[in-house]
Amino acid sequence: MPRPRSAPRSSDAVISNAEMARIFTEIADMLEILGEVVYKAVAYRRVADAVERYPDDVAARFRRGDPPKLPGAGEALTAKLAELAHTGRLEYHERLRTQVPDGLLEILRIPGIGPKTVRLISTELGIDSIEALRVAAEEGHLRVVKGLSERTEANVLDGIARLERRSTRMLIHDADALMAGLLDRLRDVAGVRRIEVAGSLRRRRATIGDLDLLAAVDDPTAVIAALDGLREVDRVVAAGTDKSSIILSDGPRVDLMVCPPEAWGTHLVHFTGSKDHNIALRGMALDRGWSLSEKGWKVIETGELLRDAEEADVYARLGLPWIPPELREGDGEIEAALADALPDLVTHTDVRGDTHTHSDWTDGVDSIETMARAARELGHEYIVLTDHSPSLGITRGLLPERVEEQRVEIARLNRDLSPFRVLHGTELEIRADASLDYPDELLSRFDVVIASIHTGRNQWGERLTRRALAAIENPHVDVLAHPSGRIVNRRDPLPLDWPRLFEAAARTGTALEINGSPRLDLEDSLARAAGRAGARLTLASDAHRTEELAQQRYAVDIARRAWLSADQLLDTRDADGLLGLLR
DNA sequence: GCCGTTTTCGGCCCGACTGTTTTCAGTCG
Repeated sequence: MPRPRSAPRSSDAVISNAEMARIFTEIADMLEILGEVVYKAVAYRRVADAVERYPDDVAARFRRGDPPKLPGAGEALTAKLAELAHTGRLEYHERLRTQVPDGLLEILRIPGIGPKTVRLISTELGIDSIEALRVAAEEGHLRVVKGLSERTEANVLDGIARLERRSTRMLIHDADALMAGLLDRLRDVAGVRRIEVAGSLRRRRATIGDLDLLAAVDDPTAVIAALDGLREVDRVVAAGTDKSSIILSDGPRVDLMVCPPEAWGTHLVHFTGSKDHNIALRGMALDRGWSLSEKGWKVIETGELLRDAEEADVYARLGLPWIPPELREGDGEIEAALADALPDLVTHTDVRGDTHTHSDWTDGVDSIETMARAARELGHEYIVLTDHSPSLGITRGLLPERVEEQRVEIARLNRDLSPFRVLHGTELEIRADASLDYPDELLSRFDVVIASIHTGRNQWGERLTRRALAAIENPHVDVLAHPSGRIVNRRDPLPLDWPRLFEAAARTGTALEINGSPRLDLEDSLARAAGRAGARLTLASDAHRTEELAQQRYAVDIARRAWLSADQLLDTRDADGLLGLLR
């Protein structure tokens, strides 16, 4: 597969964080294939992660002479980042590329094939592409190499098939639904004392690779047999006494780990991750003379094993408070816990309303009343109805006279539904020329105005940022909705100047939305940066039908991953409190 | 390649599972 090498679009073209991270990751892959000491590759990967997560434009910071301090980037790697930032290229990377054929990097992506095997088949058989590897495996040529066998050939062919099937990471919405079904059928299996989600799904990441489950059992055989016997199982990948992995017929891999109830705490910490978080905990353990693993704490001097039945006990041994899974990304949570400075995270029960909903007046499915009654069922005190403005033609946006009719309808509903309230809002299009879709006079008569960019997404340079700023600075605009414009796995975020947007939002009081639909926008790292900058945020479902109102929970998940507390969020206020903040 | 309230050199998290290893390496999470 050819790797996209996007041409610079203009003379001031930047290199994105994602592209810098990709190049560093590729260097790490090549170093491993070349047989370099593994810690070199580890160092490149660590910095790649840090760059990818960094909430500001790393290259721009270098060019401004204000390079960010990235963990794990010492003298050599900082110099390489600087070269990339200034030229968009890296001589070291290009030199490695001449030594490692593209095809070998692709082979490395095949599950079960690591750098050692890539090196082996390359040097012994001259294989340099997935296609050549496939042919060699089919024709039985791999087994002649010492260390490979007929079994390896079958695994290679199977791995290639899986690679071709596996597209992208699953959206958390879909992972939740699959996991709920699994839990339903495993919870009541004989001998299961406790069973819980682990891994990135428990940390509530936006996208999920594998589904991880942990079960505390008296006897592991029954629950492992139950998992292997589920109707959807395509095949069993691994089956041991402590864990089992299956592949569901509709895609994802499920890893089930089992443990004795008395070691539940260390197991749950271990399998919840993240890897970086666990590494930090183990480092702290070593400082105290313990080797920490999922099994427990091994006292290094005596070999004695200490076990913990609860997660809180695990953290307590290190002098830490329990850390919410959403924060366990190795991104400052340990330091905050040590300083007793963990945030008081917003919870799902803090939510009192929903600031972004649609009805059948524009592109929604259900009537305003149906949406309102469904929201009340969910426990909300209000919704803000934000149907579209006219220039977004595809949604049948409302002309001013229809806005007036909708206001009358909402007033009638509010008499019936009281004390529940429908606030009259609009999702206002920010046009390509940065003008807004309704005149100020009309905007002033809405309860809440949320503004967003749907069209003219391909503009270069500063223009997109200026459009977003125009909305933020307008005194009638209360919220910038789905600010980055991304849709997970479908649409990339807009290249906006985030620090300027956050500064303007904080200064003007215009809130930034966290959208719980499959957009998941703002994403967690940007939402965290916005909160740090002093901006307020909202938790929106962007529901176009009643069932989608529940999507707001994913906005809450993002807010928690962004270290936000209830007082930084608008939807945690009652209706009058919300309106008071927007005056 | 990074990094240091024990260290500027010698470490760098830990264990399960798989395959073909007859005592362990590779891969993965």
